[in-house]
Formats: sequence, structure tokens, C-alpha cells
Amino acid sequence: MVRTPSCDKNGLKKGTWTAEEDRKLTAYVTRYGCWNWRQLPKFAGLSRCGKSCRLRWMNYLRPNIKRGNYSKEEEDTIIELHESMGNRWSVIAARLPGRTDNEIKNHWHTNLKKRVLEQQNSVPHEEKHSSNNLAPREKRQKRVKQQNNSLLNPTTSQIIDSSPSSSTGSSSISKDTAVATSTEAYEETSDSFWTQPFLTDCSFVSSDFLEQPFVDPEYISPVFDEIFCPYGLYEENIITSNNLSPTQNIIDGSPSSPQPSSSEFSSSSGNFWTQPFSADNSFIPNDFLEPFMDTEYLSPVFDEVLCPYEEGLN
DNA sequence: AATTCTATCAACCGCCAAGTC
DNA sequence: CGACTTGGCGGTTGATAGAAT
Repeated sequence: MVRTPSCDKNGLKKGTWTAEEDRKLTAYVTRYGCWNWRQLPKFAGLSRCGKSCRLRWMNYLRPNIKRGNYSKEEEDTIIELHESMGNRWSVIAARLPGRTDNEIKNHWHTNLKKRVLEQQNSVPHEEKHSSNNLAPREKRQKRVKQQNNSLLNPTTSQIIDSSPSSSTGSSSISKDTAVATSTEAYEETSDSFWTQPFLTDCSFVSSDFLEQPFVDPEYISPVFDEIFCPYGLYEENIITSNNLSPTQNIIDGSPSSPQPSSSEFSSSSGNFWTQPFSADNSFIPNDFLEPFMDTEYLSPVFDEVLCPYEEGLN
């Protein structure tokens, strides 16, 4: 659950992710995609290893993550698939939209494994699966949801938890619908989810996910529209109805979280990086860009690494 | 009320496969 | 072909809350 924060030998932070770290990672991946997990934390202003960032994103922050109780159908699917293919959690997770391999693995070890063993020992299934047995779990999940709500933007948490039990008020209806729709889109492209240009088609991203984290003025860039415009869909389908209010920077604007500046990518006009970002980057203070100009931040394969989207956008 | 036990699950670790040079 | 890098996977750990004693 919660691990005590600590640092490894390289000074990289370990343990529990803070709300601030989540915000930075979410903002960065939402904006730039995950072009290189190893390099990403450096640019996102995170003192984490790439693996940790990837894990956090994949298992917790990624859009359309479904949390909460497992349905009977989901559990039956897990049991059935596990019976046929063993501990291939990632394959099993691919068959359960919104569920992560880590979560399925945990659920198997804490619930389903016991149930299967009991079934093998002829213990009536329904008896063990009674609501009384689930009560502590439900209590815990409620608590976790409350924690999520306090850590994240209250509306953002609903993206993560799309279970009916978490839905309150009329707005939740559209949220669930949006999640369901985007889940379908995700399923269609799941095989190549991370190999595709992240934002050339963001239909798999819940509109809530894109809107909510930035509703808080603290997180909203004055050039929010421009930043996301290259991908079209944001502007046309998602952002337009959002009444965004200005703030300093989409991430945090501090020198400690360098962003790829337009000057680094301007060699090939019309590509991912030279579009709106370079059209007007006057909002970026020089001291914000300076650290990025340092070779420390420049990968020897910078051009290759940072332009995976170029082909898809040309 | 205090202590111990148990269940949960986020996060870490090590390994492996694929890709690149 | 081998070395290296990176992403992904599965096993495991450990902090915490709640239940039991």
C-alpha cells in the first residue's frame, strides 16, 4: 500500500508517490506522451527512475483505469483465463478493460486463489462469496477512494474510479459514459497502445481525464489550447467546451522541470515539436528554458527519441 | 483499551525479450 | 555476433487498516 519514501543510491526517490509527483507525471505524459520512460522523469521534473514512472502511470494514473469491486463476470474471466494460461497477468489484463495486470495479480492472490482452492475442496462457491465476506474489503475501498479524492483533484479521482458506487450527482453519468466510450477505443488499439504516436489519436483518452486535471487554475496553462492543438482532437472534441482559466504553466514552470523547448526541435518544420509550441513560446521564461539548453539534458539521440510522432503527424 | 493477527495492494526488484548499434 | 539499452512482466515486499483477541 503505502511505502515509506526513501532514496536509492543514485538519489532517486522511492516509495509512495505524492500528489505533486502524480500531477507532474500526469501533466507530462498527457502533454508529451511517454517517448522514453528512462528520460522522462528528468524532463518531467521527477526524481524517480523511469521504471517507477512507468509503473505509476500504467497502474494508477493512466486513463480508464477501473478501480473498485470486481464484477462476477470479471472474476470468472480471471479464473477461467488463469486456469488456461497460468500467471500470464498481462495477457489476462488485456482481456479485462480497465484492469491492470498488477491489480489482477493482487486480486488473484488475495481473493480468487483462495476461492479456487475452496472450490476444489468442494466448498460451496456462493457461501464464500457472500456479501458479508466482502464487507471489510468494501470498507477499505471506500477509504481508498476517499484518500484518492483528497490527493487528487476531486473530479480527477472519478476518472480513476469509474465504478458505479463512486458516481455521485448527475455529472457522473456523462463521466461513466465517457470512460466506457474511451475504453472501447482503447481496446481497439490496445496491442499498439504505447507504440503508437501517443497523441495523434487520443480518442482512447477519457475526456474527463483531459479536462479535469486542469480545471484547477493552478494547473492550467495560458496556452493550453495551443499546446494540445497539434492533435486536433483535443481542440475539436474535448477542449472547446472547457472554460479554462489562466495560470503559469501546465506543469509547473519551474527550472527543475525542463521541457523540450522549441529551439531543440525546430530543425524539421511542421513536426510535432515545432508546431504550436514554437508558434508562441514567449510565455516561457528564459530561466525556465535555460536548464534544458544544458547538455546535461540533451540526450545524444535526442532527435530520434523525441520525434517518434513526426511520421504520424506529417 | 491495548496488542496481535490478517488482508490488502502500491511499489519494488530482478529477469527476460526485443531492438539498436 | 555481442554489448548495451529499454520496456515489460511476474514475483515479492512491506506499510497500513481493520479484525480478532
